[in-house]
Amino acid sequence: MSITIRDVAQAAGVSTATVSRALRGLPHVDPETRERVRRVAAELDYVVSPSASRLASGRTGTVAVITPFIDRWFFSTVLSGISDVLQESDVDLLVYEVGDPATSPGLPAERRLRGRVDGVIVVTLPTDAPAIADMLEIGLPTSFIGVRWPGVPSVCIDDAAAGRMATQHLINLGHKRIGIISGRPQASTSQASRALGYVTAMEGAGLTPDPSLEAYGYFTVAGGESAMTSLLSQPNPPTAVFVMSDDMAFGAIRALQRHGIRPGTDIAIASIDGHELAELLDLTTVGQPVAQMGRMAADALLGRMLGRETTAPEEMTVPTTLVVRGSTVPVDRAALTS
Amino acid sequence: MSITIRDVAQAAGVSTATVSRALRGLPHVDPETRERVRRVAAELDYVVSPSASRLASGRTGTVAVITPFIDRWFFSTVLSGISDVLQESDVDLLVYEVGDPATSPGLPAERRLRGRVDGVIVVTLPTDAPAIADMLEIGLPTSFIGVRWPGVPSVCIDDAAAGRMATQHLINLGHKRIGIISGRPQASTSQASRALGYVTAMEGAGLTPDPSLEAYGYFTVAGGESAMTSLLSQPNPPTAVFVMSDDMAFGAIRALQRHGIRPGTDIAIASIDGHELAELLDLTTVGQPVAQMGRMAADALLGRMLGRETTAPEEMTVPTTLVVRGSTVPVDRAALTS
DNA sequence: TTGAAAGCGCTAACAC
DNA sequence: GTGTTAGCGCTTTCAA
Repeated sequence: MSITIRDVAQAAGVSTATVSRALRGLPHVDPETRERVRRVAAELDYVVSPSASRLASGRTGTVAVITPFIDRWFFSTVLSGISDVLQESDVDLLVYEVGDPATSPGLPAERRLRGRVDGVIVVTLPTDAPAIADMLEIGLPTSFIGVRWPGVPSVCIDDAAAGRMATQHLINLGHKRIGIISGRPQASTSQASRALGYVTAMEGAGLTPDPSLEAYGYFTVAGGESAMTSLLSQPNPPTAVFVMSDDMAFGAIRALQRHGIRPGTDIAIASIDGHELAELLDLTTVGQPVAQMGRMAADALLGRMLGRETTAPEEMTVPTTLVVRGSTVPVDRAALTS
Repeated sequence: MSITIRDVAQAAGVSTATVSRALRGLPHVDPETRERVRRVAAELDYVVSPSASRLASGRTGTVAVITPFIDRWFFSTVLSGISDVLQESDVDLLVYEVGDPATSPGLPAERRLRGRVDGVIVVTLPTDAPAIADMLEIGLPTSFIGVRWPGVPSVCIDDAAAGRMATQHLINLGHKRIGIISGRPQASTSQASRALGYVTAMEGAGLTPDPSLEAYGYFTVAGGESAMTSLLSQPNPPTAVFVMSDDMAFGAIRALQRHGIRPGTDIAIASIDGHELAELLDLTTVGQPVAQMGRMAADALLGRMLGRETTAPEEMTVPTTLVVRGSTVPVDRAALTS
């Protein structure tokens, strides 16, 4: 039915082995033969059967990305970075969207991965996910984004530093009652580190974090909005809030708007992410190079897969940058304007 | 090395054929035998080799999504919807990010798809893409989102109606000088329809679209910003603008802010999309059910793949809804406030 | 209901 | 440099 390597071999007057070698660019093929095989293959519009090739070689030329979400800025941006790199190397990208690990069953059974891909990239799942261990057990080359795991290459930002940077910025502006909007009570390591950065900065300035000034936004816009709303209902609301993600900060800003409170002028907001639309909303944020993180993880994985990378697994840390915008203005100036 | 169907067969005291039948739930297997095979397979932690299964059966259990971008709201939302449906049916999702069709080479050669997937979903590529025809030629079940193609199931909004709705809304508000921010000069069908809707609404109200009030935003925030900026530099700028996408509208709003012009109050903006953050930016927009469009396309494709769907290829049209927000206020009220 | 056996189309030793 | 050949692990007739 469809045209196979045998047809090409026959038409070119060589064996299938030679066709295979010629087409894959392997050495030990007469240049002339190679050329002829190529021409014949093109004429016949021959395409290797991936299934057959995989079965025979044991390689799939495919990488799976396991991510909680596809349709959120951070994740889609990471995915896009990964896609860039894989495409260059002609590796296929399989996406498994596993949902919020806090509420969903979790990773696709490692059984699903076995034999299907040559490598896996895992994007920010909570370290405690037992499924991660399962997955690593099948011995597939793996690379993490946003999570550290012994023996596995990973790319992260310095979450503690990012949290500290944002909080310190608020402190430098003169704020003392600084609230915090976290993700969820049951923290991931990344979230815990951001919280630690907040505490460190506060204590370094001689300030004591007020537990009543912490709220949870579950990393969503809606969550950030209700978190901010609850902070505003405190008897003594904060004058500034460190928010762990831009999406939640967007929600927080909306809450402020709804209450007729001007972000920056009345209550300062600083967060982490560097979301595309942060500039639009005039949000001060600690930017992370998200697409690049995806690219780096993919590069590291390809290295592992191809057996280059003679070095030990790397824990890569990418730099973050504080981008100051209108959501944080000095209290003095705020006082003047208000 | 890894455990195969033969190991299971041996351990269960049956042939490999029976194991295959039993495990796949095929009929003509004694319930007792099936149970035994299942138990043994589980004990041995057996997983079928996808490559072998594919080679033997000719089915891949995989669907490819071809999309210009992953990291933009519309596309990641569509992807997520698709992923939902595929996951339910245990079908793998392969993603090909092909880049802006206007500037990039285009579709992955159909050669890349052949034998690799059982079906393809194509997301909003310009109809003229010659590669589309190539792709269809290999006879893979296909389903389109945002594009119509004869004989292929597709899910679209009524672009003309959406453009008309947004423009009519501006007209109803009392605007007469209504500008338009389009995608690009070389229009896709979808873009052309939106433009048609704009023109129809204008003419229906006895207004003549002013060519100097059209600008191109290339469907990006930055593009929308510069398009709006150029409209503002007109000797006689518009009092309202119909923008073809929310992203561009965001940029337009930023341009207004930069010029000290209040969206809604000074210049009205209405667009199409229903972006997650439109509410935040108080943007009036004609919402489309994006995730659902992805789900519908995936459903239609699965139907085709499984050979159900006895009906003719369907052209599905999903409804849009105008969501009125602060970026469009009646001119009277605008006059009062300004 | 079950088994035997012939492939699916390719890769990779190994021999020449 | 090229050909021969033995699988890769499964599915699927066809018989039994």
